[in-house]
Amino acid sequence: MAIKKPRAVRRTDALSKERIVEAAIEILDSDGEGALTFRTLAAHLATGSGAIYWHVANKDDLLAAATNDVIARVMADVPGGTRPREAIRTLALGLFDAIDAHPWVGTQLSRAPWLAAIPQIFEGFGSRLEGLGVPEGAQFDATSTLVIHVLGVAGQNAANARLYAHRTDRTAFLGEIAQQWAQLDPARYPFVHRVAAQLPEHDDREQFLAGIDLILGGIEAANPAPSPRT
Amino acid sequence: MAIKKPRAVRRTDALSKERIVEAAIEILDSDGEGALTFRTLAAHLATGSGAIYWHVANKDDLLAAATNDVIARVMADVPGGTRPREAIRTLALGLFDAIDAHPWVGTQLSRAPWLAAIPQIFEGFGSRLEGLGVPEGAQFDATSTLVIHVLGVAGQNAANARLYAHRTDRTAFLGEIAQQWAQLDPARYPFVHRVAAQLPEHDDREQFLAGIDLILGGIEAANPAPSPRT
DNA sequence: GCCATGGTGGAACGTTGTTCCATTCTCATG
DNA sequence: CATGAGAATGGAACAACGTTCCACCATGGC
Repeated sequence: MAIKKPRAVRRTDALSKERIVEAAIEILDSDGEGALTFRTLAAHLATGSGAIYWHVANKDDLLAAATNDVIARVMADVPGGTRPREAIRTLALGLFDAIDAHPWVGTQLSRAPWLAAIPQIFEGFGSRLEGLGVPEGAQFDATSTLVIHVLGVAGQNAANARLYAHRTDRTAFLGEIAQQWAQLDPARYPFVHRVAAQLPEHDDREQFLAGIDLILGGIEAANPAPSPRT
Repeated sequence: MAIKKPRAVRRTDALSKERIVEAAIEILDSDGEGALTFRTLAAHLATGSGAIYWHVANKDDLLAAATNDVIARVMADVPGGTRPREAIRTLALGLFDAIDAHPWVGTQLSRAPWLAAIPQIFEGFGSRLEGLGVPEGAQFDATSTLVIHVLGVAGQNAANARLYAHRTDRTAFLGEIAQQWAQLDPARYPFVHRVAAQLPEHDDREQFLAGIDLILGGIEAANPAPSPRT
């Protein structure tokens, strides 16, 4: 004879994919990617895991939705009217800052390549390349190189964030790495030795932008702009 | 009263970190990253998981060792004597091919930034930059851009491999993506529409190399080589 | 008033990384 | 040769996770 289980009162505020994604983003932002489980999420929403699965196919689906959310906000916020080269740099920095603020987005972007967020990023860079005078045949490679740079930095940033999640001091952390690099055989790793000293004090954001500028320089060098008077 | 458990005969061939890593690489290569668990590994080595933990700290440690193994082989195999620009392209292609052959290496590289493999890659690119006439102050940024490109493509490739692990036809798979892209609003995604057609037939390896060339072009444009006669 | 259907919550399952521990082997030392 | 300490082994057990399952509830159309 089954005992009637006392049921918790039904929630008044309806569950929805939006609310679930929102809660997931909160958890990811405040407690890190490791903290998001269907149990913590259910607790946060005061429900059970089964209810969540009614709105969301699985964890990948949830993470994809959360990532798209963040990226879509960035793409909407980036001002578009400026000159093409500036627009590309602004877009790149906007993406960097968003990923820096939400490291888990970096993990997602470098894990799920055909996310709905990707064409948005592609469009953002690619459409502005025309203004730089890049011929159509060269646009695909140029755009993909820019996108790869963003995704590459995103992945590395997220991995870093995972590593010094508990530490307070970023410089000290990089100092430890630099020390490891400095202990490698100087005969075989002369360059690494020279660079190790710059490691603790270098600025990820500036280095990211320097990369974007190098790529833009390469694009312009490969596709010399048509002179304005021809 | 504890029953004496009949013990399996002790292995004759000694376990060691090298043998464990070797077995892990075999599993990763033949059955994919998802197939490597401590249980499959133990079965493959005809032992228990506890024995493996005697030689290996945890799964991250194991994966790091396996990744370093593969990368060290690549770095050793790349011929070094050629002219700097060619040497950089050769090194980049060597890395690409290795990651293409072992997609799990891509996953690792984009997840664990301060892996022992990274300084090797840094050294490989950085040391050859000198020959291109890049001044010392610009070498860090230039090298990091090249490394990021490799790691970025590595991550995306690994993610792709994860996706069409079961499928046979790569072109058909990319065709599906292209179709999704083609269904986006043409007014908002004009560039993506144009590029979607090139997606199914494009060659990842060539596009990767095109990116390397763009970056190299940018490096050279930013640091004009000293004329041989001055 | 009823009942089909959309939605909920929590127990239960299978798999994973990791820990624990009783056991066995090796080998330096008496 | 005997012995004891430490290295090494193998498998049971644990906790946590993603996911599935199912008994239950609310509500709106008949």
